Amino acid sequence: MSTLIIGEKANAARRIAYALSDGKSKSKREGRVSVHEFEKDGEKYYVLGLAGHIVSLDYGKEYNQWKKVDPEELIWVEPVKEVHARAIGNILKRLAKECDTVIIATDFDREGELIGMEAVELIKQVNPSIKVKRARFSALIKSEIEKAFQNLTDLDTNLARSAESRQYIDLAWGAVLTRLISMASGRLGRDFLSVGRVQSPTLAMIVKREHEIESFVPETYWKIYAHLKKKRKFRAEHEAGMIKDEAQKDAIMKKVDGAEKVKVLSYTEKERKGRPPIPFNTTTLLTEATKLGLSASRAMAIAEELYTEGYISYPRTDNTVYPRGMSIKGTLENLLESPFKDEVEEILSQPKISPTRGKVETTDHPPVYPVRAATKQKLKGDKWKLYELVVRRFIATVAPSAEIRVQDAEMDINGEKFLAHGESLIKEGWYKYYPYIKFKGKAIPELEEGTDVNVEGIELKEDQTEPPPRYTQASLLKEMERLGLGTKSTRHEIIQKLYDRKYITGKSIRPTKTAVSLVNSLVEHATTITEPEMTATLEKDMEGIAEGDKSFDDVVKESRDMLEQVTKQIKSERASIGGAISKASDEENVLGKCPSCGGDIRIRRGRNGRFAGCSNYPECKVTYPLPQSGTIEPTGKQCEVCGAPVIRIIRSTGREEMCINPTCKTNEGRGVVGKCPLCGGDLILRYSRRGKRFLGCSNYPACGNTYPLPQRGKLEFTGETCPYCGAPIVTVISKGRKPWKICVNPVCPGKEKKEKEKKDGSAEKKSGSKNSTAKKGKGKKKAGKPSKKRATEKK
DNA sequence: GCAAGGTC
Repeated sequence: MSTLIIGEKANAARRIAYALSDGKSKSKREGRVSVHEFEKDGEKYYVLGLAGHIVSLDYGKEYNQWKKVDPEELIWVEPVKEVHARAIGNILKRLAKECDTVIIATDFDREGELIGMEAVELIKQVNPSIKVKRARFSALIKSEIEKAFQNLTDLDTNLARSAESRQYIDLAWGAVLTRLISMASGRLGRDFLSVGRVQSPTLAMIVKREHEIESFVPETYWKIYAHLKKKRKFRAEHEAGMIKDEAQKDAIMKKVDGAEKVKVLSYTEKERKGRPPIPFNTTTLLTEATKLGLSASRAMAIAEELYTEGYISYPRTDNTVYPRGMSIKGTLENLLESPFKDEVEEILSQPKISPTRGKVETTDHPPVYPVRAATKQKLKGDKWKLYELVVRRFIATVAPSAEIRVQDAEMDINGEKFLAHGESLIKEGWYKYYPYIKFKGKAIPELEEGTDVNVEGIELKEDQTEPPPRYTQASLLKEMERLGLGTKSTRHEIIQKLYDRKYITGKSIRPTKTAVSLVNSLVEHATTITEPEMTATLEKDMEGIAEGDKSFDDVVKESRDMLEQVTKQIKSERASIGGAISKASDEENVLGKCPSCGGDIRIRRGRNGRFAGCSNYPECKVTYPLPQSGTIEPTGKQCEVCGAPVIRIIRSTGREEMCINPTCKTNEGRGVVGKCPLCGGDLILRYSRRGKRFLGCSNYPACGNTYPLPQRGKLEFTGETCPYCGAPIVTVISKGRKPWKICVNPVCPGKEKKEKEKKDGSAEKKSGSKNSTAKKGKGKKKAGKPSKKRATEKK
C-alpha cells in the first residue's frame, strides 16, 4: 500500500517531496493542483499541498436570510463545515482511498494542526481505517524534513480543537453582532455594518485617538536657545527644555537675554555603535513599505507575487532571526547577478559576517529575505521598489555597525545651564546600504572646558503642545501586533476591511461618523467586542484546550453565554442604538444645503447608481448627477455663482473641487481638453464607472470617439494636437520618472514612424522591451478574468 | 450579505 503526505501549501508540498525523494519525485498537474509521487524502500508516496484551510465554517443555508432569523437564536446554532477548495478536496479523497497511511506535514503551529485535522476528517469519510501520523519540522530544509519523518508523532487533537474553538467563537460573535447592529440601524444589503473580535477593537483604537485629538487642549510652552558660534554656528538649549511656567520663562530670560558669552562647563566626546536594523518580519516589511508610498495591502500583494515568482522568501512570518540552516554567504552570492553587485561585494569582503537578530524567533518560516537576483528590466515599478527594499534590508542586517561620535556640552550663562548635543557619523556602516533610514544627527564644534564661546543671540521660542498623531497604516500595524490583535497574515486585511466598509478614511487615519457612532454604541452595550482583552482571554482559553486543562465544549459554551448577555442588552436598547447609528450615517451623506429650499442635499442611491437629492423630497425635487467613481466629500462651501454645494471628488489620481450643479457657469468647459478630430466636438476628460479615466467626445452618442489615458500619474493637457492624427498631446508626470509627452491615440500612425526611426540606431533592444510592456498590458486585462473566476469558485 | 484564519 501507499502513503499520502499532506503539506499546508503547494510550495511546501513540492519541497517536502523533493527532500524525501532526493530530488527524484515526479509531479503530475491536475488543473491548478500538483501531486508529487516517488518511491522509497519499495513504498509508494504521494505528496499533496493544500491551500491553507480547505474547509470553512458557516451556518447552514436555512440561516442565510437575516430578517428571518433572530440573531439570538443564531448564537446556539451549530455551524457546519463545507469544503470550499473543491479541486483539492476531491484529489485528497481519491488519493486517500489508495493509501493505508496519511502523514500530516502542515505548518508547525496551531492553525497548521487544525488544517491537518480538517484533512483527516475528509479522508476518514472515504477511508475510515487509514493510519494517521504527524510530521513536525521547523524549516523547509532537507535535514529538518528528514528528521521529522524519522520521528513521526500523532496529530495533536487538543491543539487542533483549540484553533477550532476560535473559529466557532469568532463566527458566533461576528455574525450575531453584525446582524444585530446592521438590522437595528437599517443598514442591510451591501451597506451592512460589520463587527468582529479583531476589527472592532482596532476601529475602537482609531475612534479613541480621534476623540483624544478633538478634546485636546493645547498648552503654551517655551524653549530657550542660545545661538552660538565657534568657527561654525550651533545652538544650545536651556536645560529646562519645555518650560510651561511663564514666570520661570521670564526669570530665565531676564538673566540670559543679551548675554555675549557662554562658559563651557564640561565637554565630552564618546563613541557609540549604530546597530543595523533587524531582519524583516511581515509587520516591519509592511511598515517600511509605507515609506515607498505603498499601502499595507498593496505591499502584501506585491510581496506575494515576488514570493511565488521566487524572488523573496515567504512573506508571512513573525520570525526576526535567520535560522541556523540558512546560508548568509550563499544568499549574498545569489545577489551578485543583480544591480546590487558592488554593495554585496563590499559586504562579502568583511572578515566576518554576522547578521543582526530580533527578539522574536519562530520555527515555521525564516524572516523575509531575497532568494534570487533580479534586475530592473524584469521587475518594474512598485514591484522593483519592494524587491529593492527587501534586498537592502537583508544587506543592512549583515552590514557593519555605524560608528557614531556623540558630543555633549554643558554651558553656563549667568548661572543658567544650557546643553548642546551633537552626533556625527565616523563610519557610515549599514546606513550606506539602507537609504530608507537616514542618519539624523548633527555635529557641534569641538569645545574646551573652561573656555568661552560667543553668543550670537538668545532665542525665545513659543510653541504649543500637540495632540497625539492620528494612526497611519504603519503605526496601526505596530499597535495591533503589540496588542496581539490579528496575525501576520490578517492585520493588513483587517485594516483594508475598515477602509472598504467606509469606517475609516485617509492616509492619516480618521474614523467616519458612522464608525464613531458604531464604536460608541458597542462600547456602551457590548464592551467585550471592542477590547483587545477579548483576544487575550481567548488565547488563554485556547492554551487551556491545547494543554488538556479545558474542554472545547466548555470554552465555546462560556463564550456563547457571554454573547447571549450582550445580545439581550443590545436588543433592549435596539431603538436608541439603531437611531444613533443611522443618524450618523445620514449625516455622512450630507453634501450641503439645498439652494432652493434650504434642506440637506444628500448622496442617494438609485437604479442608475448614486446621485444627489434634497432631503425634502418629494416637496423639493432638486437633484444633481454625481460621478459614479471616486469618493465624494462635502467641502462646507457654497457655489458663489449658483448657491449649490461645492463638493470634493477624490480619485486615486488626484482630487478636485467643483460646484455640484453641472449647468452652473463655473462648470462650463470643465474637463474640455481639446477638439475631437472626427466631428469637431469637444474632447472631455471622463471617468468610467470603475474609475478609469479616458477622453470622450461631447457629441456622444452621435460621435463615439474615445481615447484611453494612462491611469497613473498626473496629466497635463498641453493644448497641442498630434501632427499625425489630430488627437491631443498630453504630458504624463509620474513619480520617479521624467515627465513624458505622448499622443493619446494608441493607434496613431506617428507611433509606427517613430519606432522605425529608433530601429535604425542601436535601439533595437529598447523597442523590444517596449513590445514586451505592451504585451504585458494586454496580459493584465486577460489576467482579470481568471481572478474573477477564482472569486466565483469560492462562492 | 456576518468573523478570522489559512493561502493564491
